[in-house]
Amino acid sequence: MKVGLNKQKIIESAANMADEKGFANITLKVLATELGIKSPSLYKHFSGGLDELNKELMLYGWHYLDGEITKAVIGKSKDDAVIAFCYTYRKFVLEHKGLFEAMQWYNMYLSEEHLQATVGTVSVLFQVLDAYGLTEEQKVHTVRMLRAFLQGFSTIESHGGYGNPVSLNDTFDFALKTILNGIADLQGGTAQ
Amino acid sequence: MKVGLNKQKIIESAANMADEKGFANITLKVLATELGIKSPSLYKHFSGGLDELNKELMLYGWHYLDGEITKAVIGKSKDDAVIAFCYTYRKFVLEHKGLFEAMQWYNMYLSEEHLQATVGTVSVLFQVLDAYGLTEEQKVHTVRMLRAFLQGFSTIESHGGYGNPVSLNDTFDFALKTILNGIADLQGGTAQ
DNA sequence: TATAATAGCTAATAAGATTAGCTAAATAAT
DNA sequence: ATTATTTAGCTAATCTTATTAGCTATTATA
Repeated sequence: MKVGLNKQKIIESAANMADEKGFANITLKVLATELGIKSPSLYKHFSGGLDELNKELMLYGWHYLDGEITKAVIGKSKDDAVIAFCYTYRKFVLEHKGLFEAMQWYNMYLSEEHLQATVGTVSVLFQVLDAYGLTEEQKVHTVRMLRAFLQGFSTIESHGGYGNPVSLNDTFDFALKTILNGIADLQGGTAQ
Repeated sequence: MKVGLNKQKIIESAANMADEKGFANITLKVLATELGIKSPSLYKHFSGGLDELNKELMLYGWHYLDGEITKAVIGKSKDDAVIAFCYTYRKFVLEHKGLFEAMQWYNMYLSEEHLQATVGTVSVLFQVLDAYGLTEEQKVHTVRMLRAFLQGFSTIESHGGYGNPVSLNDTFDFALKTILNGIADLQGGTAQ
C-alpha cells in the first residue's frame, strides 16, 4: 500500500516533529508511524538511516533559514538590513526550536557538511556588510561576532536559559545597537 | 571485587571521556569498562541512569568553569576583569569540548536545573560589571549579551564552524573591544 | 504486454539502557 | 570478636531502537 513518500515529505515531517516533541525525541519508529509506514521502510529513502536523516534535517533547516533571511533583507541596506537579518534569525529559532537543535546538533559531528550548509546564510550576511565599506578582515570579524551572538542568544533564549524578568526584546535591541555602533566606529576612521 | 568508586570519580571519568571521544559517544557500557566494572553497576551510583549521569556532568562542568573563572578574575577590575572572564571561558571550552557539550546539552532538557547550574558563573559576571556603575537593567543586558557571544563563539569555534583563515584570536579581541566600547558609551552618559 | 525498478512489508539481529535478584565485601552494632 | 546491615559489585533477563535481509506488490518503463 504505497503511501507515496519521498525525501522532502519525510524531512518536512521530521522537522515538524522536532519542533513539536524536541529533536532528541525523534525516533525512526515514531516518525514512521506518523507517516503511516513501518520504520525499516525509511531506509528506502535514507539508506544511511537516522544519521543521514539528521544530516538532511540540518541541511533543510539551514536552507529554510537562508530563504527566510534572504526575503527579509531584500530591499534593505546597512543597519536596516542587519537588523532584519538578526530579527529573522531570532524569530526563526523561536518558531523552530527543534529544527534549530538539529541544525546545531549535527554541527557537532560533521563539520565539513555543516560548513557547506551555513555558507548560504553567512554569505547573505557578508553581502549585507558590503555596504559599510569595511576591510575584508573587519567584515570577517563582524560576521563572526554576529553569528556568535545570534546563535548564543537564540539558543539560550529558546531553552529558557535567561532567568531574569528583564525584557528579552530589550536585550536583543541593546546588543544589536552595541554591535551596530561598533561597525559605525570602524567606518569613522578609527580602524585599528 | 569492589573497585571503590563514587559519584565524583565516575563523573570525572565521564568528563575525560567526553573530552576525548565526544559527549555523544559516552555510553554506560564503555564508561563502565573504563572504570573496570559492568554497566548495571553504575546504577548503584546513579539510580537515574544515563540521564542522571548527564545531569551531574552538566553541574560538574558549570562548577568547574565557575572555579576557573573566579580564580582568573580575582584581583582584576573593569575591562581587565571582563577580559579575563571571557578568555577563561573560551579557553575552558577549547580544552573541554566534550564537557561543554554536556553543559549545553542538558540545558535542552531541564531548564530549571540548568538555571541553577549557571547561577555561579553568571553572578561572577554581575559582580565584575558592578564596577562600571551601570543601571541594573543595563547590567542584565550586558551580561546576557556577553553570555550569548561567549557561548555562540565558543561553540562554533570548538566545532570548527568558522571556515575562514582569518585569525580567531583577532576576532575574539575585536568582539570584546566592541562590547567593552559599548559599556564605555553607557557610562559616558548616553544611557538610553 | 513484459520487464525492471521502487516502496512498502515482515522477520531477524545487534546494541544499549534498564530492572531484578544474587553475593561478597565493608561497615556498624552488639 | 561476632553478628547484622548496608553497599557495591555481579549475572541474567527485558525493552527499545536501529539496522539488515529478503519478500511482494505496485508503479513505471521498454
